[in-house]
Amino acid sequence: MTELPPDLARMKDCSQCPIRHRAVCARCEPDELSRLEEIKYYRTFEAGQPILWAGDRMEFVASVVSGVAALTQTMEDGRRQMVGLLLPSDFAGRPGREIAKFDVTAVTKTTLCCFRRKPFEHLLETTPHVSQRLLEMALDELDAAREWMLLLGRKTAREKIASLLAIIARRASINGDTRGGNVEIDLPLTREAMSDYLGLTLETVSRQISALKKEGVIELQGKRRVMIPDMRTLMAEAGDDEDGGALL
Amino acid sequence: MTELPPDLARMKDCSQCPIRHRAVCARCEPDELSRLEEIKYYRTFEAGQPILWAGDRMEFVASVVSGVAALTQTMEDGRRQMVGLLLPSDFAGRPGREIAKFDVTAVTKTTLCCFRRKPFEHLLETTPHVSQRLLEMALDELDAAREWMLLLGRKTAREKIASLLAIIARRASINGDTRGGNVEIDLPLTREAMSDYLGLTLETVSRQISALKKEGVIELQGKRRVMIPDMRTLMAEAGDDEDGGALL
DNA sequence: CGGTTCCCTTGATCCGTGTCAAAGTACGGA
DNA sequence: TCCGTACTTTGACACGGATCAAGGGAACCG
Repeated sequence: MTELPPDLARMKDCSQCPIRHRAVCARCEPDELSRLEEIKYYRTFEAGQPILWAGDRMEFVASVVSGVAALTQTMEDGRRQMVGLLLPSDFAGRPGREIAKFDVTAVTKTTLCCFRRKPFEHLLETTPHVSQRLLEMALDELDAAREWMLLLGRKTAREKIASLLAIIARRASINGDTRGGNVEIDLPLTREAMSDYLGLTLETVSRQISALKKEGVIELQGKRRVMIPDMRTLMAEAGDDEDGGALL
Repeated sequence: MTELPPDLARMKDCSQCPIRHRAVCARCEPDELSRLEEIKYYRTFEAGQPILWAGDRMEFVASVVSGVAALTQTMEDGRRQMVGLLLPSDFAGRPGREIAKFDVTAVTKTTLCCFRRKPFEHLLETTPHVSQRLLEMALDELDAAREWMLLLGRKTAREKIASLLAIIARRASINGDTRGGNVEIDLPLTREAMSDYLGLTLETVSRQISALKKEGVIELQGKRRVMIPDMRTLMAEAGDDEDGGALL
């Protein structure tokens, strides 16, 4: 339950956390940080491992330290749609909610910095800047969800793939300087996870990636490593009118 | 700019507002209410009228008093996707954002209670419970957006229509007692707006509605009025595993 | 009253993506 | 090394929804 990954065990408080818990630490006073310390613990999940099922009681909210996790929804007959992609520094869990509404799964090996939910909610009520920060993050996610809705509702398979690659390239590059030259990215997702993200089948994902490769829009180095010779052509394929937005 | 619809002109403060501005008034002290009074004004838009274009400067955030408005995104070639449906008591606009990211349009004649953005943001920073309330609302919208993503990515045309009808029935009925018997709803949306919502063409929307009618799942009284003999069969058609969620 | 406009319905056909099937590839364990 | 498993690629075909096209009905207005 309270496993400490070796490289995290030495961290004394949130301010030393590699991602600084975007959500909660940015402007915390020392006494607030120490209150965070009391209610936090780390957990690590292997790739493919479920973190939480919809309907489960939520004991914690969490900040992703490393790895990739996904929020998904599944229909009775098995149709599945990813509705959230959690990358390092993203926040998971809804304060005030007892019962999980979505499945949460580790896509790659994932480490979470968890905060016990009840005391975290109390902190939220008594520390204005935390709820303000959380509001900002929720609104960012909402923007991302809305871009995603355009993708799901109106884009072609080819545009969906190009959009996803652009999104990952944008998030993966430390700074936002992905516009010009060539970029290399590691795909943290299997073809199946990509299909869940994009509302496609994995066969269609595979076919479209092959097509983009054949036409020189991307180059594959192994199944999971992608080189993008020219970011602009990829963006053009994505069909975004602006320069891509911040789709998560 | 500061038009006062006759039936609203007599309202002295937010606490008399028909919807009580879910976002901001629930727990306001008298002096906070008076600060809200100073920065608010009403605006009314005719059906079809644009409220704001993506890229416009946002002078206000607003609460929907009456009518229906929509957030939409449009691609260069004209493909359009609705990404938000604003019903009375919903909040529009993002505090902290200068430039609108989505188009906002009045679907029916709509009255907004607007708050000048800058002073509203100041209020937000100095009044913790307002940002807490806004956080709750943002998280509700995020949940709705995620249900919507499942709809867009994985549901069939028929399921999409049934889901939309269920959503509107749920929101339209004052209390949530829509589960059992027959329900009548006014469709505030044209076929085209429905198609924008659902990621379909208007022809497909029309065909599926006709099909549901022929099979007795719904009955039409005019184009815009729908009677649902049995809410449960409709929900079954919608393909939701639970009892429908709160999809906005 | 007829004409115009807007919205809706229905039909015929086409195409993109899903479905089903089979083979290829990488990786870890015995 | 060989096998088993998980993931990916590719092919053939089917089908749902898009597209193109025509026409109906109601509201509004001269």
